[in-house]
Amino acid sequence: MIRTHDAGALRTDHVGQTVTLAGWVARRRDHGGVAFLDLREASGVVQVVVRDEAVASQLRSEYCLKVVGEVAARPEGNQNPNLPTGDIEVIASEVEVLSAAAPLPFPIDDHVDVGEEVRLAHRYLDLRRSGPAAAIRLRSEVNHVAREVMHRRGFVEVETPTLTRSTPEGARDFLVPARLQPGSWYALPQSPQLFKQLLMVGGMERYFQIARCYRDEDFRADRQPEFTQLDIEMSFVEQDDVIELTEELLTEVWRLVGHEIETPIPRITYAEAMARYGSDKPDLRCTLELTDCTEFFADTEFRVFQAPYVGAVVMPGGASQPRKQLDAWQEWAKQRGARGLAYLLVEEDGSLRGPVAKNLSDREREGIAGHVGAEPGDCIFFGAGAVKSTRSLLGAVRLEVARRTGLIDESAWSFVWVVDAPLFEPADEATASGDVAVGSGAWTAVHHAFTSPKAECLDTFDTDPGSALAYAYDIVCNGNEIGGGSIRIHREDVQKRVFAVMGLGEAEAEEKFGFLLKAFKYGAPPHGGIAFGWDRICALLSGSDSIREVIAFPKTGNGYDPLTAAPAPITAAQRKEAGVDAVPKEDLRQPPA
RNA sequence: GGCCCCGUAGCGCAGUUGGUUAGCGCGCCGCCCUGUCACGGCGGAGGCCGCGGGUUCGAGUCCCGUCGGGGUCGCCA
Repeated sequence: MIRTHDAGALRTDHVGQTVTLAGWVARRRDHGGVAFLDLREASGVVQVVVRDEAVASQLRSEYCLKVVGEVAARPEGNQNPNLPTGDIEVIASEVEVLSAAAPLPFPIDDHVDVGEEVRLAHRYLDLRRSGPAAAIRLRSEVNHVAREVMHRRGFVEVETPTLTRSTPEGARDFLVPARLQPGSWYALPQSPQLFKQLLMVGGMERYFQIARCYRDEDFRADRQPEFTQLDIEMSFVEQDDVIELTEELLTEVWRLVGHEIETPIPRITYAEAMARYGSDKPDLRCTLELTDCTEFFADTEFRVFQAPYVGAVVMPGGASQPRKQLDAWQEWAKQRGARGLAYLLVEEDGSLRGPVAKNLSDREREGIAGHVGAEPGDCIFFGAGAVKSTRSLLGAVRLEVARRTGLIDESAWSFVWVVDAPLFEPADEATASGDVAVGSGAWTAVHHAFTSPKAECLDTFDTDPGSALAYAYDIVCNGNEIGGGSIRIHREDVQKRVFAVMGLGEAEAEEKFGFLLKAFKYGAPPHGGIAFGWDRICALLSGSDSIREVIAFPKTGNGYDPLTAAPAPITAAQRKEAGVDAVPKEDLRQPPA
């Protein structure tokens, strides 16, 4: 090593020692005669004193230096209590410039805000800053802890292919041309789902992988075209076994940030989550709930409330909002595709104000505040319409109210399991864009096609698909779905019936999932698993708003990498060689039936 | 794909009802400074106001289009 000591580790114990350090010039304070350098490296920062003005005046920000010097106690009164190394300094006897630095595109300074675009274009400089560096290091710790837990519990870490077959799952595939078979293409896996099930058939029994996944969809703050899952699958388990393992894993991981998760983590059913919070990933840091008013307004004269579902959310203190603010709520709701947001303001004397008030009967006016639990001074927001969409609107209202009124404790961690998800949903809801349907039936799988119906639904799931529940579970943290999984179907007859509900004929199922179905013929063990959104978990732990902060080299919203400028055009020669334009004669390599 | 916000010096931003010379802070360059720690002082350089069109006597400012970034809804088994 070029250095003998880590700069950030130097303390008063080292006083008198001659040390060799290597790092970057974080800052230079040149007084002409004596100059102070903050030398920064992975372990931290230490102040270097350079008394040779000829040397000091040549140094610039982010020069990479080797410094030989003696550790000295700082003169009385010159200690810096803000620095772990603030009691000492290194008196330089020799300064060697290992590498000069051009003027920087942005300051490496924690006090300065820098736009994300320029940060990502120079991510190698961004990572020198303490915040981004800490996020990436934390992620490494999270990986380490997870691997420890998994190994302790007897799991086998297995890598699965990233060049694989396109299977009709939910999202669009990224495709890779196969040079040796012009016109044929690999797909990058959207998840290792099918492989991990094959590993169960292969007797691995306990599999995990920190797996890169690829989905060619439009991006969001919490999405990247390539992202990471902690992927787990276990044989001979039931739902509770997966939940128990998850709770141990999350407990250990959250200890990294000094938080002790209370286990068992509470569970609510999907139906209850939707009814009470209008979301399948409720943020329970906020205690506000939706109130079902459908019965209350069953005989209402008010046209708007003559709907399959009427619900309400109370905004504490909301009655004092100015008219402009209330209008803004209408705009807010319209942006979410609602027609508007009905509201009532509860006056201090208990009377009701607002456009809805005059449309209500005396009985309704007298009872509504009590029914929804509103106090004088509160605002009651109403949604009316189809059950699912209205609840989800009110769920969004609930969160927005919580945000605006400070009802969310940002320092809190709230975990909840959402269990008993429906097995199917109507296909028209799932396939609004029309290009992702698996099968052609009226129903499609909520989780995926291999999710097992609950035992009590085994007889009826194909006669009454709408009410069938699945052994599917999501773990939710602060309103984020951070993981989800299911117990899989291992019985051929059940699998066939599920495919039938989805309108997937035998031949079609064979074509799409033939290799998996074939494997299941050879004594497939009962199995189930879970996958965690690893980027999101790391973002939560590091306090980042975006998963981009915990990805070393993330892409922007259009899937563009501002550092390498990928994706990029290819040459005509590459195009020809890759066989991009080749027409496949026929797919000769169908997986054997 | 829809909607919203943003784009002015290397970085972060200001720029009035459209008005002639586009500013501020940081950084950068030069000089000075022997105890600073987001050091300080003096001086200087640095702009196709994202791009293209239009309105106007005149556009950073208004209009249309386009590109880029962010957010949000759709989508994401």
